[in-house]
Amino acid sequence: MQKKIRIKDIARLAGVSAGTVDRVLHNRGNVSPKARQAVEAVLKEVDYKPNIHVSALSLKRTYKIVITTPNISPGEYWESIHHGIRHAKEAYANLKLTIEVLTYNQYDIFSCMKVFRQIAEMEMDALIIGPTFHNETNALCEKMDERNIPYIFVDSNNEGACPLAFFSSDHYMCGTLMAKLITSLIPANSKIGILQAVRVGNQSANSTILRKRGFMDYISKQERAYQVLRIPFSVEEPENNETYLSRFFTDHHDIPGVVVMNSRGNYVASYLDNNHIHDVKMVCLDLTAPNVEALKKGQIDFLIGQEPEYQGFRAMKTMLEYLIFKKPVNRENYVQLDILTLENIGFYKRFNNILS
Amino acid sequence: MQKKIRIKDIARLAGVSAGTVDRVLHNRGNVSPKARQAVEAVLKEVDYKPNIHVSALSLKRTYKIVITTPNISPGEYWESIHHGIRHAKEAYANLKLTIEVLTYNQYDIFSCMKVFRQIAEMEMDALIIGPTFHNETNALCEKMDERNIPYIFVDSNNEGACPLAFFSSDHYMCGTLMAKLITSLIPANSKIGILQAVRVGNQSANSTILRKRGFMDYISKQERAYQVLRIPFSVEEPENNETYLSRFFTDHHDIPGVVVMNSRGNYVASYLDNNHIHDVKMVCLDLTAPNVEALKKGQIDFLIGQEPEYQGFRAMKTMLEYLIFKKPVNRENYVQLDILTLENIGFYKRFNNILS
DNA sequence: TGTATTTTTGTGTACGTACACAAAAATAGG
DNA sequence: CCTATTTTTGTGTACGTACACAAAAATACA
Repeated sequence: MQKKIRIKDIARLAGVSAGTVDRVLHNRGNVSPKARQAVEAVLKEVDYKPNIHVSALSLKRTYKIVITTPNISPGEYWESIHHGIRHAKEAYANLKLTIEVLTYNQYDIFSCMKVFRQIAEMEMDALIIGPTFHNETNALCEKMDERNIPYIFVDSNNEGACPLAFFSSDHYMCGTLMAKLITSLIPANSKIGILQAVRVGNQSANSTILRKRGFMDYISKQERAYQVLRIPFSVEEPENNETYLSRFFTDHHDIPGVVVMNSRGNYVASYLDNNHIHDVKMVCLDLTAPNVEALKKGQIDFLIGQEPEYQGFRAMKTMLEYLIFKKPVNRENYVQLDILTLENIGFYKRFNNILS
Repeated sequence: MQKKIRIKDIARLAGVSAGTVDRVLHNRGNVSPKARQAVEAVLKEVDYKPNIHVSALSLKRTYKIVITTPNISPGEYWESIHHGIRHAKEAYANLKLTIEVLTYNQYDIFSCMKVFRQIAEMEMDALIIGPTFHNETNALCEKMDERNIPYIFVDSNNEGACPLAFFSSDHYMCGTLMAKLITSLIPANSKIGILQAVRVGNQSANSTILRKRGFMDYISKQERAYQVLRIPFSVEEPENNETYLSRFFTDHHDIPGVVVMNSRGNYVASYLDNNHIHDVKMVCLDLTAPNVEALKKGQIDFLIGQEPEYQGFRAMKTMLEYLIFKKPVNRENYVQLDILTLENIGFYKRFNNILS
């Protein structure tokens, strides 16, 4: 096992000084063709990997990164993403790094437009976006493209934009997986209730629609015929949901399984529990605090996790390494779809472990 | 947000030099009570976190760590653990670190004894053990205790030893989870085939036995009565297995589900496939290459993953941070039990991502 | 050819920590 | 009180990288 190669070693091998190697590595110019060639020849031979922690240590300039996502509520999905972002920042503690967070109301397109307009004018080195409204996001991205500011998506990709990368679960496959799980829990040829929030003013393809498509495609490919029934639900006007659910479960008192395609599964679980409706199998989404509680109580049977902390962590880490070390970036990054049950939920605290 | 506090800052606040702070931090002695008190007072006030990458950079001494596990085969469980260990080493690239790997035949107690005797005499700073034979492992650990050499277990804890820590899945809960999954796939009150390798010469509790117990406890708590049938199988004498399996599935041609409690699930899957026996649901263990292949082909329905890379990674990382930075250690560390299906297996390449 | 200007190159310092070594202070022994 | 010894303290250097600045070489122009 050979020793790690340093800038000084490259300099010696190329017959130049460390300063020249540094100039070649960072494309700072002011290098004679001869010297550049000599250094590049050595670089081709050896596997030089800069020590990124030392780099960060000696880095003089400061970076500013802006984060914009839907508003954050404690214990919910978007908080986990921000958690991951903060952890990545801590992993590069040496860096002089400023982070500015601007959130918007994901159910109010005007709130989003206002925040995005503000961001479009801000000074920054990079942007991380949790997209919700398709067109508004693309409008912001266009402005960033003009200004040559790199951006990365978390949670979903936004078709039409040119991000440096995105970190997201495969929403279509998520729907397929939910279909597989619910059909393994309920009798053949039975009814399935499906809850899928539709966002007002956002007609375009979003994660929920992709999930639904994955779900329906799986169901239709099965030999057994299931009857999929939509459960009315509104995130914007929660006061109506009690009525919606009550009406649905009265009409379909024999329904054996329910799938919730957004993170509000706990809402249905509580309704069923409060009304002493048991024996309804549930497959839900996201490890929000109330969902995890419902899983632990046995109200939810399978919960799908989308690694939000990890998404945030990787997005930030990727952005930093791109900005500072010009590290090449993978554009498409799909995270795990974790299947959680009462039995294995207790061991899922990965993020607390990784970076503590 | 306040700036990061450095040794120099502590020195200034305590009215001493950086050298004295260093001596207090590392317990190097030669500090007057007055100076020690002053420094400790400041340390109590501020939240000093040493920059571990810089520490490693300026560390003079070299460390030697010995690893012992069962032999490594490509694409199998123990290779993944070693993979994780190597990645942790790379994360501390600054460190002058020597690793020596000594493996033994996990089906041959004499091989284990021989290797462990050798290890007992070796010079080292720390030891990482993948235990198989209970008593032999404890004998080695006693010697390590005498010599004051810290050791960490991966894969399982070994009752009776005093490790610095262990990284393992909860084998009992793993069995419970497998029971939950197989019963969700097969009709009520049916037969279940269970394959569980018993290791010759190792009568004591090991992971497989714990899994079996978790499995049986879950089954017996169910309202539905399942008939659990043991499938004969021998890892040591694989030439007999064809006969064993053939006899079993002839006797029980109507069996709807099989659970494999070791990592050889693919063996049964292949047997069933070769003999055109379909409609047998399978729940198996470990993301070995052949198991993953069988899952992707649809021969296995659920595969349980035990995060072997992560176990190895964390064991090594924990040991290094303990040795060098005296970082306090959590003794009990249970990893995730990942549930894999055809649908979500494609996204499980976490380790490649984390540290690339 | 000589001087001014530009380009190229090498050297030195900072970052935060560990540790060696020298300097200073405290203590012991006569 | 003086010297020898021990204890305590401060200073300087190394680690690998980024970058500022000075030195050297090359080029331009009269």
